[in-house]
Amino acid sequence: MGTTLKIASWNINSVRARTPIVERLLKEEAPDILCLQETKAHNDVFPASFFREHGYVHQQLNGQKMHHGVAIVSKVPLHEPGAHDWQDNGEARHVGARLDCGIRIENVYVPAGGDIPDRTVNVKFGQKLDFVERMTRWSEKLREPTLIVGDFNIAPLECDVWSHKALLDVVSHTPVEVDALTRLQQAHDWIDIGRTFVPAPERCFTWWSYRSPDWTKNDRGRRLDHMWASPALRDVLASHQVLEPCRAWTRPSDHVPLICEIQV
Amino acid sequence: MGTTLKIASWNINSVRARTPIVERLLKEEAPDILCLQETKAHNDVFPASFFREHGYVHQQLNGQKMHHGVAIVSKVPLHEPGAHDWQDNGEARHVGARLDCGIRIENVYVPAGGDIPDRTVNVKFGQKLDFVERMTRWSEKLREPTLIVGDFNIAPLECDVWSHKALLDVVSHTPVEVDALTRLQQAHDWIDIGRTFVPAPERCFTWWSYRSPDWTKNDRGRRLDHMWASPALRDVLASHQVLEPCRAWTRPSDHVPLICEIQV
DNA sequence: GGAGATATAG
DNA sequence: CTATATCTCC
Repeated sequence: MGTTLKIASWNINSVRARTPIVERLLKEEAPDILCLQETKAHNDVFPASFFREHGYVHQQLNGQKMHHGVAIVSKVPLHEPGAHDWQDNGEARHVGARLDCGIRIENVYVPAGGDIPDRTVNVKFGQKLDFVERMTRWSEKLREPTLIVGDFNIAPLECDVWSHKALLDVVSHTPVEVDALTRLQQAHDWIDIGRTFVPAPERCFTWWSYRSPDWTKNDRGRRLDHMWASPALRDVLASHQVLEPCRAWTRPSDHVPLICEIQV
Repeated sequence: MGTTLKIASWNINSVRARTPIVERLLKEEAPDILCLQETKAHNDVFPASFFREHGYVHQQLNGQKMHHGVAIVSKVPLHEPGAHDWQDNGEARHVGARLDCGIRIENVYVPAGGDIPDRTVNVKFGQKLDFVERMTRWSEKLREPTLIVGDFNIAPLECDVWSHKALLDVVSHTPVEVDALTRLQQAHDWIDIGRTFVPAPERCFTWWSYRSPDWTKNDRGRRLDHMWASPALRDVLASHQVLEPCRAWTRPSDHVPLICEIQV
């Protein structure tokens, strides 16, 4: 008889500023593993004891001072931790670990890519595409059953944004980004868990900008956060949720958590 | 038969950040007039309607963008408002007004004076002494019954600080500052209302630094805030309080309010 | 809109 | 320690 492992992923937009809502998620959902992106905290100031007190005694941190930063906190053991710096630029955008069951969890925060979708005038856009390309190279060589989760900062499908037309030239949904993400997906034949449980063209958003106070009314969301699984894990995928209500919590992140369950 | 006028003075250390405790003071003490120092708010962003809704419809503001800033808010009319810029440097450190009874209220925020008590290496210290000197010149010419209140940033008596010895070389209690303040007091024969009701050497502090979290235990306070009256007002001074408990309120100012009552 | 860093002031 | 302003980033 197998057990169910509950895995959450959340771009928290500063873990220190949001311990109240993190605590609420832990109490209400009690995931076994929580993958955080945009922790904005150097490992020295990461609220390790806060998570420890809630039972998340296993922690893999890859933080930096001001920006980015990722972390895995877990009730179950984490082995063979490793953080890739695919672009060798010192940015803390990945951390991974292996679970007892042999599955690897990879937690990634893809660069946002700046405002202008043109690599010639906006180096950040080029760096984003390069980052995805390097993930693709890494992905091709993967041989282990893997779950990769995080903020990919790309909404690939037309139904992954509130208006495909309006966002065709907006960073996160441009064809060149979507192509790059598609190549990444094909490199390991990754299963898009979200769209397995919420088939296109059904509405599915994970992010709403802070800049529109009436985000609920306009619902100008995007699906920027993802959970992907190795093909070998197809049969153990048990459930998937997008916790949209979290966007309305007090002092929210602009992203909401994703949760999936696997049978191990 | 006369009425009693209740006048409060408080260095609030940002009026916007502290509306909760200001509201609490207004509810618990209901002064007729409240003089604020360190409002840290340009007049455009001063919470005028907040005070208006609590009955303080008469307001004289002298604010600036980031630092300093003073204000008088009152339930009773304020006439002939005037703000002195004694040093002609654009700093908002004074505002005054006349009451119906003819008494003038002068609300002042004396410069803190920096860290080093030496005018040759610390211009701010020189500016502080100069400020008090210019107040002295102004004071000499006063002919009207006046109440001057505010944060004078000087603790004149030995018993006005937790340790006279320890603070002899600390800005706020150095002999040169005390001398300057003494000259200011003599220039109009000002009555120190605080020490009229709490005679020296009784303990009387109005400020405790934020920098010691255990301020209650150490009690390293200083009497930096004052209420002074013209000699002509001697017989109308009815009461005086230092509201020490306010230092323990939620998100406190480092200063506590002073309240006095006069029979008019 | 909201976060962190930095600088400045107390 | 506790504020505000400015800047950068998302």
